[in-house]
This record gives sequence, structure tokens and C-alpha cells, in this order.
Amino acid sequence: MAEAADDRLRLLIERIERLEEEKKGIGDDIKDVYNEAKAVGYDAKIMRQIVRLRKMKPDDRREMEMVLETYKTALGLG
Amino acid sequence: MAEAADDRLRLLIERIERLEEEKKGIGDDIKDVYNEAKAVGYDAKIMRQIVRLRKMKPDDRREMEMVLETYKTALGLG
Amino acid sequence: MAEAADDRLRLLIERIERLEEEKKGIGDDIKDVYNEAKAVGYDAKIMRQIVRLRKMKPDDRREMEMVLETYKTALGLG
Amino acid sequence: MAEAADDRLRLLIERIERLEEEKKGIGDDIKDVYNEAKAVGYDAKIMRQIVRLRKMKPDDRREMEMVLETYKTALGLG
DNA sequence: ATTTTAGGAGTGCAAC
DNA sequence: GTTGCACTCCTAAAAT
Repeated sequence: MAEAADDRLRLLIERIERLEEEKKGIGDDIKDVYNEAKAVGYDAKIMRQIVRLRKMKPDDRREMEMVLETYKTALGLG
Repeated sequence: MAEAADDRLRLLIERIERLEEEKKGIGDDIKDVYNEAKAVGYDAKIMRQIVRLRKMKPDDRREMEMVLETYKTALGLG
Repeated sequence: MAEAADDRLRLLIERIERLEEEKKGIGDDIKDVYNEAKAVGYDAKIMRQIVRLRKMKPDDRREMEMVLETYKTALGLG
Repeated sequence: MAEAADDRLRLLIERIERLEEEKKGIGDDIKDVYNEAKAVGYDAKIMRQIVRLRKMKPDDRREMEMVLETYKTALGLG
């Protein structure tokens, strides 16, 4: 019976759509926070870098930063 | 007083981090649904196309599909 | 001798930079063609879809299109 | 006469496809350089950061780095 | 281990 | 001018 299969697919799609709406809502909330930050003078792009750095394990972060410094020195970007 | 500014930035960052966690959670839920769909034989990639098509306004979708057909015919992809 | 290592890194970086410039140049050329197409009335976005479809193996493309049709029918997007 | 229009579209598409092939070729060359660099012990990910930094105007780069340092200090990532 | 795929970030363009 | 869209790039995850 094809209708059963159709329904199953439709239900899966609808679940995904609901979840994507939620996800979009949260994405909008995040955007709001960045705008709020910008309004008081913070730089959103650099805040994103901070968020990324804080996601890393401290040891990995330090290691990465050290290698970066080394390369920068080698290239005269010190 | 610099500490106040530091705190303000930190609080903004922490709000963003909390929201990103939530967002990631929902992203994982979506992934689960796709896996569930795959497990019963559906093609996730094509399901994503369906989700995209359903996001469009029906008139826009039909218009787009018509133009696409025209181009496909012109290119011998009919 | 650190300078030798520095030079090696610098040379690699410079090769990459040269290649990226070339790549950017070609990207600009592609953009020009799309603009030219738009100027005579074609829809760039749909042209991109055509390019994507033509990249696929014909059998894969037909297979994909058939599954897509099936799903669209199931969802009432026919 | 529809065939003329079809041809025009086809020719535009083919020009794009040729350019995209070239672009892909260069992309592969870039990948080769990164692999070569990796083979002698360099970290490709950090090399990409270097390439990005070198693309910036020196003043902008320094400004950005200073702000980043400020934020890192504020967040205890110093 | 290699290639593909998806998600996220940044950039530039375009429309309003 | 700024908001949104589309494209590119990069990284991480997946699949093979």
C-alpha cells in the first residue's frame, strides 16, 4: 500500500521541518546577541573567533597559537 | 573600570555559547531523523532537496521548475 | 639553520598565493560569463543547477530525478 | 527561432564548464602544495591562516590582532 | 586513507 | 546604508 509509505516519508519530512524551524529560531537569537554586542561597541567577527578559541581544549589552543607565532615570525608577520 | 567591560563581554559570549549548544543539539536531532529515514530506505540527500523545495512559495517553485525544464531541454538533458 | 626552514615555508606560501590569484582570476571570468548570460535574460541560479546536473553521470542523474519525482509525488509537490 | 536561443545558452554553459575545469585544476595544484608542505612537517591548517593574514592590509591586521588580544585577556584566554 | 558531504563563517553584491 | 542573498571557503564528519 503506497499511501503508508507516502505518509511515513511525509512524517519524517515534517519532523525535520519542525526541527529546522527551532534551529532557525535559535540562530536568530544568536544573531540578536551579536547585534546587542555590536550596539555596545564590540566587534562581532572577533567575538566569533573568541567563541571558536574557547571551544578548543586549552592545550591544543596553546599549541596552535605557538605554531602560528612561529610561522608568522618566519614570514615576517611578527 | 575595565572589569565591568570584561564582564559584559564575557556574559555576551556565554549567552552565545549556551545558544550554540542548543542549536547543536537540534542539529543532532535533525541528523537522527535523517538516519532513521535512511534506515528505512529513504535517500537523505533527496530528502534535503524536498525540504528545500517545500520552503519555497508554490508559485516560485513552479516558475523555477518550468525554467529549469526549459534549460534542460535546450541542453539536451530532457 | 632556521633561515633555511623559514625560506622553505615562505616559498611554499608564495606558491600557494600565486595559485590562488590564478584561481581567483578564473572565478572572476566565470562570474563574467554569468553576468553576460544575465544581461541577455538567462537566470544565473538555474544555469548553476544545469551545470551541476551536467556534471553528473547520465544514469545517476536519471536515477536521482526519478527518486526526486517519487518523493515529490508522495509529498504532494507534483 | 528557438534553436538560436538554445545554442546561445549552450555556448554560455560550455564556457562556464571549461572555466570551472581550469579552476578545479588550480585547486588541485594548491592541494598538492599543501600536501608537499605537510610531507616536510608543516601544518596545513595554520598555513591557511597565514595566507589569510597576508591577504590583509598590515594596518588592518595589526588592529584586528590588538582587538583580539584585548578580548582574549578579558575572557582569560591570555 | 581517501573522497564526499554538510555546516558554518566570511565576502561581495544587490535590492530596497 | 543596511539588510538580505548567494557564493566561496574551510573544517568537521561520513562514507567508502
